[in-house]
Amino acid sequence: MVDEEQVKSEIIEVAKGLIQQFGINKVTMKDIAQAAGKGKSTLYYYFKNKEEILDAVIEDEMHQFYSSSEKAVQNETGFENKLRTYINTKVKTIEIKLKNYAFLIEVDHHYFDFRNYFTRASLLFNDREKVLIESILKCGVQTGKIDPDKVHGKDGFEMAEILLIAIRGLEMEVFLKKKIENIETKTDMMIEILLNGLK
Amino acid sequence: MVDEEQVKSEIIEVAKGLIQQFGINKVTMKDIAQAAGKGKSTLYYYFKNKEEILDAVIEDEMHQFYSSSEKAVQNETGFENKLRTYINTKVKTIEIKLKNYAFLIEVDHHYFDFRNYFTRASLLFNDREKVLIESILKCGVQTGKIDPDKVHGKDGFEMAEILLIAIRGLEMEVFLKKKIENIETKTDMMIEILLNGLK
DNA sequence: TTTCGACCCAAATACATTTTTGGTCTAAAA
DNA sequence: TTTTAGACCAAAAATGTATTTGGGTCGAAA
Repeated sequence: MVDEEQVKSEIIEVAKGLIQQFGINKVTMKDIAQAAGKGKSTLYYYFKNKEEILDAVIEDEMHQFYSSSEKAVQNETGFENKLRTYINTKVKTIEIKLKNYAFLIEVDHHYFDFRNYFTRASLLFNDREKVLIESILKCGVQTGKIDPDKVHGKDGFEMAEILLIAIRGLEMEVFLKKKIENIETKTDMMIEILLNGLK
Repeated sequence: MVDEEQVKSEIIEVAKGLIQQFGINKVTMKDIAQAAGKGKSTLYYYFKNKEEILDAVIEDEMHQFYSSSEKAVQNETGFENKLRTYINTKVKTIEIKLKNYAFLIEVDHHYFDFRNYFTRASLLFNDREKVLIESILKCGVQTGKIDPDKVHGKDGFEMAEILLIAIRGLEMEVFLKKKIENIETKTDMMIEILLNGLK
């Protein structure tokens, strides 16, 4: 009796490594099986099909991506610090991931396209990210740094959504330019506006 | 003797129409020539090659796109109005353009991809858009609505760039979701933050 | 319960052939 | 001189066919 989850995540890791090396549409089920030291059909015991493996890899990557900023924010105290850490961690994580998949993005235009990524990001993780931003805002309200009335706008709308949209713009900037000039000055300026704007 | 610029823009318009109808990689030089009521080689009298025509079409579209918000802003008075008009016009123009090219975007994934568009947009039109935002900010400074010191950040950095980044996020949101819910409430909230944040 | 090799078939690839299309050139019309 | 069209060419794209690859199933065995 083996730990199913253990084996599954092992396969996912192996697949991830291959994808980073060779690009997502070069990797075959045979490749994954061999690299995992298993028979091809064994993979089908753990996963329904190839898509499920690939999805799991992407999901896993994105999970890591988001949880890294979540953790960083939790370890920080104070509204301003949390906000600054949130944005900075995010930018840095994107830069790292871009390096890991640099090959992919250059060569393999088709699969890993931009739209795909951002569509997926906004569909799957918007809510999760909104929760994080809300927790930061909450901290700001508790410490009296920001006005509670401004967190929940009219029509019961969430300020977190607006911040998320603005931050997606920053994300995109990093994505496109790879190395954003004076990123820290820019985040500082953004944070200053937010601090005053939400006061 | 005919007006060269006139003929050129005629050809561009014809090409644009065909592209909107059939998608950019179905349109041939013969198609364009026929639709323009001219011989194929005539096109080469006005343009160096096909790429130049296609580029001209895209340039033209983007020019329209940006000038529509520029005009709208110029016709408005007062910082707050200008800012609101700028964002709203932009969102509306994107929605319209998306409709025109809906077919393209659905079917012709390859060419009109997201990354392409945004890369091009940021390379070619960032400066132009920055100028527009700067003019809005200037108006805000003159009417005492915002603090001059905040327009030019430390290191001689421009606040306009930060706003542009945030607005690109909004653009992307419209792009991806097509119909953004409560867009006006959202822009209002964004503007409110900016008004207070830059005061 | 878990693994594997053999097997199947749809999809991708490779290759040769034909057609289309971008681009040139020359001559004639305006 | 400016502008246009038709014939022409080479390169690219489309087409058709043969071949291989790769996703997915199955039964047997560990």
